[in-house]
Amino acid sequence: MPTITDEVRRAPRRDAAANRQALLTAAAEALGENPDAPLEAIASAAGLTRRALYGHFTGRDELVAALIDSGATRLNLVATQTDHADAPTALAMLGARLWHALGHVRLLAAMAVREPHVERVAAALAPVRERLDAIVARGVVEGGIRPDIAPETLARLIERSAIAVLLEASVTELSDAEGHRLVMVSVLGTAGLGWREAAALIDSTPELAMEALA
Amino acid sequence: MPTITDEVRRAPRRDAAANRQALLTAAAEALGENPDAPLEAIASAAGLTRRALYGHFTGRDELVAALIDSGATRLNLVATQTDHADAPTALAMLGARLWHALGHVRLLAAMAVREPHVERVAAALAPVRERLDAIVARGVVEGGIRPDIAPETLARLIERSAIAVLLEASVTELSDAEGHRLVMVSVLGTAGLGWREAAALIDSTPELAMEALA
DNA sequence: AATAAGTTGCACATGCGTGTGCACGTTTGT
DNA sequence: ACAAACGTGCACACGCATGTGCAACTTATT
Repeated sequence: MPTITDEVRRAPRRDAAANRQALLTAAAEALGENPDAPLEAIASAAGLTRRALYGHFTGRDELVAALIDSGATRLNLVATQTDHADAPTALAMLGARLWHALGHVRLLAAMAVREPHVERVAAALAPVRERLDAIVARGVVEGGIRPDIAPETLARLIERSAIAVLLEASVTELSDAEGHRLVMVSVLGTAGLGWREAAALIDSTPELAMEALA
Repeated sequence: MPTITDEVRRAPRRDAAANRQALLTAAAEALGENPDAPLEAIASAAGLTRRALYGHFTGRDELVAALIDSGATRLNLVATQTDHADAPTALAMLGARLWHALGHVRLLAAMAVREPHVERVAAALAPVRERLDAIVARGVVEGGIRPDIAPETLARLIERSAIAVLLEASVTELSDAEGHRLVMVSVLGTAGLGWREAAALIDSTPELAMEALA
């Protein structure tokens, strides 16, 4: 009993959804490495033809947009679910959880440099940025984070330092554990903590252990 | 009296060299913002036609190559002329002097992400990297730089943290003085110094003053 | 003033990715 | 088994940047 329209329609095929998903996955992978990857490459990586891709998306723009939005949604979720009374700890925690969403970060970072999408990525990632800004601002007031750099600028630098580690991980093969610690340590360094302080903080805070942030 | 060949040739026109230089300058500017800037844009920014560009360079590749090489030469010069007995100081000094070559860094950083040129940039910049690696390695042994990260990895992260500041400067308008200090402070943070240590080091080292590194 | 160097403006070929149309298979739901 | 949903393979048009060829023109050099 069709309810949507008065036209008699049949339920869509199950494999269509699966193929759409395959396209999204393949696209995330391909565009993460090369933001200009041709649709041909994406489609064939998903086991389909370029022509078939147009059955799921109206074109490149829609595909990319979907990818950006879903990736950003994921990261925003991670960010808004992350917090801690101590600002530096919150910062490290945020970095660590982002490490475990490496794939998404890579994609977003790649698209954030391509002219047609800069704006969209920035907009979609606003929540993460707000979280970060809030943590930094709080940390500066409370004294856990360096006050010698304008908070907004510092937030951007911390952001970039986290991304630096995540991208460096694509070159130097880093284990999960190594990456986990490296992001925290690096972010804290940019936030103004000396390396001993950072290490002490991490080692004395069980919430920052990898097991706690799977 | 022609000496080069037995063909009778005339000296090339003076303005040709000037135009070539104008092309290089315009290209550096344009490609620094957008590595894919069409030759048309570059040529017209230099007050010439795209067609005329081919009178100076065999094509895009040669132009880009010339640009990369000259930029890298400049940065390598800066790097090799920079040193200091104290490793952290040397690091800050290197960062600061790179700040004052912002234009070149921007160009190189932009090209370093474009597939056809990654390799060339990396090769051309080898001297800077060696310098940086050496400073970091020394600093780790002597104790001025954090030993909790593999030296090679740390060097790459410091590199990226410096570039982060330089790029951030393109967004947030930073004065010369602000940028100068921000790079140093940021680099030292990544190197493991706490923000108070970094500030103390900078303020107590006259060689790091902006006037000393014009 | 004569001449070569340099520039312009146009035309044209080439390559590459995108987007679309259409006929013909293949798979799935009912 | 039948029809709709989906995929394939091909063709074609379009846009955009690169690279060349060539005649006509301008500018510097001698």
